[in-house]
Amino acid sequence: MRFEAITIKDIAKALGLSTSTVSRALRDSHEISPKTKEIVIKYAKENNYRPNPIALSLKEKRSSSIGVVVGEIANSFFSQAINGIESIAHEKGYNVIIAQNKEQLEREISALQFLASRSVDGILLSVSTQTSDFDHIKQLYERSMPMVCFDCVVDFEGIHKVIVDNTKAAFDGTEHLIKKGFKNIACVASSSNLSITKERVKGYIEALQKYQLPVHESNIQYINHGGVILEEISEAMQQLLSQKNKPDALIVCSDRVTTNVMRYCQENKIQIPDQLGMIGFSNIDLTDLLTPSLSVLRQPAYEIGRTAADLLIKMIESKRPITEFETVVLTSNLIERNSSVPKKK
Amino acid sequence: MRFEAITIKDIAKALGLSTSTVSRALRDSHEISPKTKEIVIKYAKENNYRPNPIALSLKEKRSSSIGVVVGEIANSFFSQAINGIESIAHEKGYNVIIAQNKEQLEREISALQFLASRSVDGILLSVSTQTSDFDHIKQLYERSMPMVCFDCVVDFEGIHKVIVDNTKAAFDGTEHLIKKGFKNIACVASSSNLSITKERVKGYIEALQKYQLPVHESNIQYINHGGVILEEISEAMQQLLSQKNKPDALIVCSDRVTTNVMRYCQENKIQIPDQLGMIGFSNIDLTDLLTPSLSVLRQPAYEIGRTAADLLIKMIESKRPITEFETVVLTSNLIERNSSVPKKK
DNA sequence: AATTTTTACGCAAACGATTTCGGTTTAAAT
DNA sequence: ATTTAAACCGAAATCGTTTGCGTAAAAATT
Repeated sequence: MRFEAITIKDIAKALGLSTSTVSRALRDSHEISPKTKEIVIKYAKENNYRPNPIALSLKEKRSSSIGVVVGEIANSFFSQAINGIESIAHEKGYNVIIAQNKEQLEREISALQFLASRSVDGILLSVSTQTSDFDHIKQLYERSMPMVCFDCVVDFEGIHKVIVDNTKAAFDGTEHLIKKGFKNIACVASSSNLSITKERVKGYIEALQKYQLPVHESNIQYINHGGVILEEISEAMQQLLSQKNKPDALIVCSDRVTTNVMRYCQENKIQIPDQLGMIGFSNIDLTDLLTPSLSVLRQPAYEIGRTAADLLIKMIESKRPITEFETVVLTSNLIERNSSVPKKK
Repeated sequence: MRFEAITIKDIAKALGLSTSTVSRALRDSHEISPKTKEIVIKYAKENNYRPNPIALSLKEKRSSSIGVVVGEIANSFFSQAINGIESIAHEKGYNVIIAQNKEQLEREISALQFLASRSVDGILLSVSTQTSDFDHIKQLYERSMPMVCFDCVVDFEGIHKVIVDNTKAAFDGTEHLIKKGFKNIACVASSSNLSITKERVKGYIEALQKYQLPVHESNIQYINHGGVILEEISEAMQQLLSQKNKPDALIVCSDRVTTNVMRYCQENKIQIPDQLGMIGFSNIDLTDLLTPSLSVLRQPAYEIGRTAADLLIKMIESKRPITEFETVVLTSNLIERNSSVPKKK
């Protein structure tokens, strides 16, 4: 690849033809004689000729690559989503360039700039938990960079979005706990400025209301700094459990928070599900093995990735400008296990 | 980005200058007067000019991107490694293009071809579990594509490699079990053709020998088809446990196999660690929460990624051809938890 | 005042491929 | 015998940028 890098010029020179003839022969143009074609193709094959994609990109003004911006690659949900993205991209001949925002606004801005300046043909984006101002995204988008948001989406219109029905998922999870006999259900959620947080908390509240259970503000805790630090979780949990009217169950509305809540419970010897019922959003592939096995709301991450990539590539390859914007809503999966089912009753 | 895409030509036309002057002004060349520079830079900034990286790539014959080929992105070890790769790449101004081999030789070949034909500046590769013939890699490499192997490496010389000391890791794990009082330790390993498998089994055997324990071939099981199918695991486990001289402990030498062995034990009500002590290679971030918490040999995936990326970029940017090839060996971490410590003794 | 040097800029080629526009044969049709 | 139409191929422009070389004007030196 590096040194050899045979070009059309080399072929032309070697065969005593012009570059245009060689190019046409390789593209099987009708205005090249079969004989010439044969010679050219044979020579090209023997010398392992491959067209330089960069030269093509320059000419065609497209790079056949798409950028993906996620919080962290090393996060089950995102790596599963990237898996889906890659599968579609691979199918359609695109490559995937990844960038992380590390859940920070500045990193998100620089990641987007980086991708845009690398001339990707489009961008798939899940905004960071710190992002509440969408100017940088709007700017890029208005300069007609094809974009599709997934999971953590922006709150303005006119852009394709792929999400899960967070409200329904949280509703289902809460309803599930109610049906299993829990009466006083608390909720631990992610950053309060995230749309997915708002939606999930909404679903939680709606379920309580449907079953005429009281909604206590003090039963809702927001984890605003990502939940990576165990302390943040401890504080929230202590807040919840120190109430006179202790909750008997918990719905955790964030992937990363869920496992740390589990850690907190284990450290503090809180019996699940007897002392505290539990269901949480999680995409980790090991929750079935926990004791008790964890009931989860699992997002179809792979499918989300595939859908988003598909929409994006359609957008990129569309002849006329897109005027209608889809919001694809996938449903998450309630996997009932032991953490939400009291043993003695 | 798409429509606007202001170029040097546009600036030149607008300002009544030549493209060369504009280019030089923007690169702060000494042969452009301060006045002209100022005008050009001001105009460029106002109109948000960004050099077209594709045009640059064509000219400079480099794309400032590196390719990564791994088995599956949605695998803790690999996503952590990619995280490390991305961190270095980002630092040095490269972007990361990912491709998966899905643990299949053909997919590996096509992934490499794809990346090479996309003219990445270099490739980071962890070969698939199915790969035992390295011709496709050699070919690419001999055409002087800079490459660094990590984790699952090729078995020929003359290429940078970043690995963990698998033999020592397995030795340590086995020794740990021995020291905890286990006498008859079995080993479940990945594909027998993988170098990491061979090394790990070697470490296992060496540890047994050091403590003068007998080595039974029947105590070593190879999982040759990836271990994704639970059946494959069941069969191996049954094979081990149906022996008259049942093993009392197990070292699992593959990330993906470990969790499935745990599943098997849970399903078959095998008490860990009392009936069967256990330690396994794993990079999943939840093994501490299992019951019993799982003792693991954890690979420094993030560091592996960083080291490999660093070596690759040094290789890419090196003026003279590389003649000395490093094999960086990192050490894996033995994390002692409950699965390898018998309760009653 | 004449010469040299410096400064500041433009022209054009190059990177690798495609494609438009012609041009020259040769064959077919009139 | 003349016109027409295929068939085949080449020159040159194009994409956006950099850079070697040339040159005019200005400045510095004699």
